[in-house]
Amino acid sequence: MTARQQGGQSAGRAVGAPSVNASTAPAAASSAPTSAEPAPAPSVGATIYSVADRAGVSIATVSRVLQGAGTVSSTTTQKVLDAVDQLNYVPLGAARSLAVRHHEAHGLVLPELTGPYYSELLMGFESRAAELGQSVTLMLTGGKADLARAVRQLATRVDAIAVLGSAAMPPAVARALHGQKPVVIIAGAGQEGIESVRAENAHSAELLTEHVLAHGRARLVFVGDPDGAPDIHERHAGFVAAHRARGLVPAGPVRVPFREAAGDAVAERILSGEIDADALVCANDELALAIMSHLQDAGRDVPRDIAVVGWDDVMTSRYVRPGLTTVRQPVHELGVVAAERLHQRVSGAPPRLEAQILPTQVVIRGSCGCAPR
Amino acid sequence: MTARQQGGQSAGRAVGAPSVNASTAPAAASSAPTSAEPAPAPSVGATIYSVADRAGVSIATVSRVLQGAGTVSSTTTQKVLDAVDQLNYVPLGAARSLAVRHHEAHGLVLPELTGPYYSELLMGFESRAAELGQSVTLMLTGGKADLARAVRQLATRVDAIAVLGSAAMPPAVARALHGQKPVVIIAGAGQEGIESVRAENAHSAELLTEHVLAHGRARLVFVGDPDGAPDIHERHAGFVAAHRARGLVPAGPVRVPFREAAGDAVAERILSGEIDADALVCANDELALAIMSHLQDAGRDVPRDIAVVGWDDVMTSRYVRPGLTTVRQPVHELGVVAAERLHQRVSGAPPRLEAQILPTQVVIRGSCGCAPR
DNA sequence: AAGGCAGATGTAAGCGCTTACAGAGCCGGG
DNA sequence: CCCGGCTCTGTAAGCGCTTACATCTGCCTT
Repeated sequence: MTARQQGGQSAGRAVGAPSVNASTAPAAASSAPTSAEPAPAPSVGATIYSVADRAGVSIATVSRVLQGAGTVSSTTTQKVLDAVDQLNYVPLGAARSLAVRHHEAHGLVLPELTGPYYSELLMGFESRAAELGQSVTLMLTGGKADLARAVRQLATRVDAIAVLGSAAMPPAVARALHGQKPVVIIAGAGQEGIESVRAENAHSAELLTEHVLAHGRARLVFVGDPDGAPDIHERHAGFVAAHRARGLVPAGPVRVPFREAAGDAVAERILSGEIDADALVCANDELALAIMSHLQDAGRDVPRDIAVVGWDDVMTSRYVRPGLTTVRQPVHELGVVAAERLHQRVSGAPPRLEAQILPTQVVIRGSCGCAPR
Repeated sequence: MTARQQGGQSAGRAVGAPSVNASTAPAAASSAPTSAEPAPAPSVGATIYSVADRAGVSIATVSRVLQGAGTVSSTTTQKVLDAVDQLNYVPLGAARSLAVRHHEAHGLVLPELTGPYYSELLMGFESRAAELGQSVTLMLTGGKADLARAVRQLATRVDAIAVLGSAAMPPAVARALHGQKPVVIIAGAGQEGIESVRAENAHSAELLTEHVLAHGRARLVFVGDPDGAPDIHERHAGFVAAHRARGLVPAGPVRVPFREAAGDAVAERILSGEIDADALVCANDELALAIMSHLQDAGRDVPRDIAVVGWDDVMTSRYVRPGLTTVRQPVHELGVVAAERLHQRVSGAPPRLEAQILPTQVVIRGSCGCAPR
């Protein structure tokens, strides 16, 4: 036994040292009064050394058994496995990470988690990451004071990072990270050299706008801030393009954040006549729903008096009357692709030069003026 | 320089070794053709050794500067800081974890992430965990084949684990984990000795049911499976209690899972007359909304023909007409408390013996029969 | 009968950090 | 002038794993 092993076994251990040479008597090393059940010994802090000891083999063999690598005889394998669950051994991930020089974890940075968009993205990301054997460490930027610090801290524990919306990540941090760890930006402006994946926006927005125009509406208004996020910017561009294609000049956008509260305010401005429109093309469903609901409460008829369309196809959009016409994004897929790319990058693949763009789909319901199905 | 350092510095390094004794010339050690910008050297894999080298100090000093521990003169501190960002050094979390013997991470296991419930819980959890300096590693059980394996794998990389709904975690795994790492169960049956935190159910359910009864409804039906989850079980118990208090005997529950699809089926059974009810007390809002919407489409008037109430107060419940009467849970708080407890447990606090129960609140809107405000 | 080889296991050298402990200067008081 | 006690920095011993390499059996070839 080397000095190293001794250190690992006895010296410096504060917790009740697991039976060093007990044969197989379970629940014998327990010092905490946990009742006398025939459960495995609660040997908190069992290490590969204690397992090896108990099984009467070297730590290398234990490792081989646990990793399924190398050749180990079946009798030895069994001895090790027995020792493992007698001691209720849980390996220390950090030690493995250090040795293999991989965290085997991906980081995901999201602004927050309200609404189905982020959740679905996260689900897609997690599921693919899990398939690839990577755990996912989540960070929400909302309400975080020192974002840069938080991201740097995250970088410390993962192999690669996906960030939703470039706005969430200060450019400086992004640059620092980039080059150190693979980074992919989801639905954000691809910064110089940073890989990105997003959903198609401009074309669907054009289609959607065209559809509304085809209903004979003439005073469309775009609700949302094109400069707030690249996604919105593109949607607005599509909105404009659809007008141009008909030789029309669209009114300027009503710049508001896309949260519920903003919707109420916009509705008031419509009711007061400040905003004159017979159709609203909203930056997302949340906004569209809030406006529509508020307008209806005030006695306006949607779509007769005013049409309203959104973006995202959240659950609520199916339930309201009339159903909200909107655009469905492959959100889950976005998460999957991000996780996939991260993994490839970690495995040595070079960054993709052009952004990866996933298709979207216009979903027609009643709020645009179409007859309810 | 010790043999160890040599190993760390040159031997065994596959990546282009960062300038070992370059003075301050940035971008000089670059071997990859990354264009000639005056950016920090893209020294992927800088370690505490390279930083120490560059700064002309020992690794201990670098560590001290970075951890803010011990006393370091300001000139030295500055040298180290300079080296850090010249090399764009990102510490390796695993190495720190190994040395300090803490992962500084909490695990959270959720079944999935649909609907606002889980998201909000997660947000609460993440925010508190972040405040406490812990990262959060998320695992979704949905669709995972070998759950036990996945959980064990998670246990490998975190200090403590919170699990939502005991059903998500096989009892055997729970028991194995428990005793190794602190575990808290959120909104689930507290298994023997495992700490748990949840929202109040029975009493609010009784209040809610009583409210519906007070509207003069007589044929209430509980929709949802009381045996599906402890939460639902308690809500059903409250439902029964309210009846008993009036000397009534409630009809048996309509046992269905609480997803959207089940709602449509239930609605059909109501329309066909198979289920006879003048009020529905649903296990959650999702179910209630699906049923209400389906019934309305078929021409039924809610609440006149039939009242519907739910549970959770999801966003949609505010937007539908009539607004859904429901019960609001302190979901965010649940997450916060779980993170908090985990951290205390990691810091040595003993497990709480009794479950921690957070209060809920009945939210009256129109679907129960009350006049819309 | 000797050599060779494959299978099973052990040995030991790291992985990149933290931190107890040990110096090295330097100052002021005796 | 010496010494105790600062302040600042370096030395080195781990933390618990993985894995290249060495070793040791047998058994098969020739």
